[in-house]
Amino acid sequence: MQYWLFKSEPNTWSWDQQVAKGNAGEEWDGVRNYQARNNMRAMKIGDRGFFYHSLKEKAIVGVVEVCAEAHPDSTTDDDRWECVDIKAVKPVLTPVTLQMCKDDPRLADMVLVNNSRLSVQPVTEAEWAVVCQMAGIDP
DNA sequence: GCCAACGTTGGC
DNA sequence: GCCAACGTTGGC
Repeated sequence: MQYWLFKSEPNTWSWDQQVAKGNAGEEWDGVRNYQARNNMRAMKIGDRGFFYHSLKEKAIVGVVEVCAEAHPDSTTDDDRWECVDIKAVKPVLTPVTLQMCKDDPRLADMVLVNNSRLSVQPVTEAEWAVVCQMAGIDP
């Protein structure tokens, strides 16, 4: 089991929209970055991820689960781009902001802290546990 | 709204 | 294959 972080602008695709899709889940489409795509290719069904809102909120707001492995992105004919499907698992009790991550030395190496532009990021098991603790949820 | 950082593109 | 130019992203 591996852990990830999915970043989205809330006015493009928000946590609420993700929740509304229920267990059917939704394609994480529109990614046009090789690093992010490679991360998605590495995902397995059942992997967990954080759902992060960029821009104004800059906070982790929920937990998602991979429910379909990488497949061609339906929003493009370019076969270089693939995406996975994810479904909402549960919201956080306390949103974990970017600032909180930056302030915690245990998260100093987190990709979110060091390369906030990457839209699909790996999260280590240790980082997962720390963030879940801050969020007030079970890992 | 600005600007820095990063990734991609295309000319050579 | 290198590198300059450009576009996009996202924090501030």
